[in-house]
Amino acid sequence: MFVLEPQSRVPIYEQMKKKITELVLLGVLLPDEQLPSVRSLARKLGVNPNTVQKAYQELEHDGIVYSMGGKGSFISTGAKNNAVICRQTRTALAKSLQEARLAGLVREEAQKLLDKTYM
Amino acid sequence: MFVLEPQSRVPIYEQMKKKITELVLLGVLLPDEQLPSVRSLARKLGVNPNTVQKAYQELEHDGIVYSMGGKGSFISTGAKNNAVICRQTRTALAKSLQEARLAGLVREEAQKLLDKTYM
DNA sequence: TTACTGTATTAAACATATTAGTACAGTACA
DNA sequence: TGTACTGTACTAATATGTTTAATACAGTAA
Repeated sequence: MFVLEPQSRVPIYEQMKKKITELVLLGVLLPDEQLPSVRSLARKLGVNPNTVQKAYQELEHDGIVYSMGGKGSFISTGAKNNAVICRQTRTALAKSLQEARLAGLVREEAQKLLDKTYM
Repeated sequence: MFVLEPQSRVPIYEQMKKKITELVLLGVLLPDEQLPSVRSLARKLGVNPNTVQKAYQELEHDGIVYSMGGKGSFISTGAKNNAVICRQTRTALAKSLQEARLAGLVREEAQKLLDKTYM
């Protein structure tokens, strides 16, 4: 499904949240599609079930995932056009642009990066 | 000089590195200007001297600061056009653009943010 | 000499993430 | 009904990294 970086400074559950979100945005995971169970994904990734549960719960809080006790966890209907994600990435981009400008990146360079991204 | 967020998840010494770097980029701290001593800054910010020392040492490693035993710590000559900072911010911007596009941000919106940044 | 400066080191305290183990209730299916 | 799944909850132990605390040493400057 995806790979983790255990030695990274970002927590495992955060990495999982990000990976799953990316799979949703890429259209790999579709609405109402069932995710691996907490225990099976934990076994597969070699982590503790509690860690997976934490990731799933936070994703549920963000509206990316919904869980049904006894049945499983699934991708939310509007996950791909999620308001939280949109706001977060937009804010992050604005901040990144500000920092880049502050660091001396000229407009032409920034424009080049944008063009390259949307080519 | 600047304010810290003790409850933040990013370490204090990382916050200090970022703040000092920003002051350099803004031209508030100039080349060869002396920084507060490890002990005085620690007292002022209410943190441990070791924490300040760690920040200074990493800034020295990145070429933003140079230290002279017994004299003090100072801003490096080429700190404002630092290669490390330039590379880091450029990479961060590229990544941020990719994520924003993946999250569904259309080119026009990204362009607006860029224009707003460089207006 | 005195009072600064940076640097180094060790140990303790603290916060957080992660693991381990257990338990309970709901669902699906034979 | 029984079995094996599912999510959820909880406590305790462990690991890791940050921060603090307390020293110590050497160089600088008045």
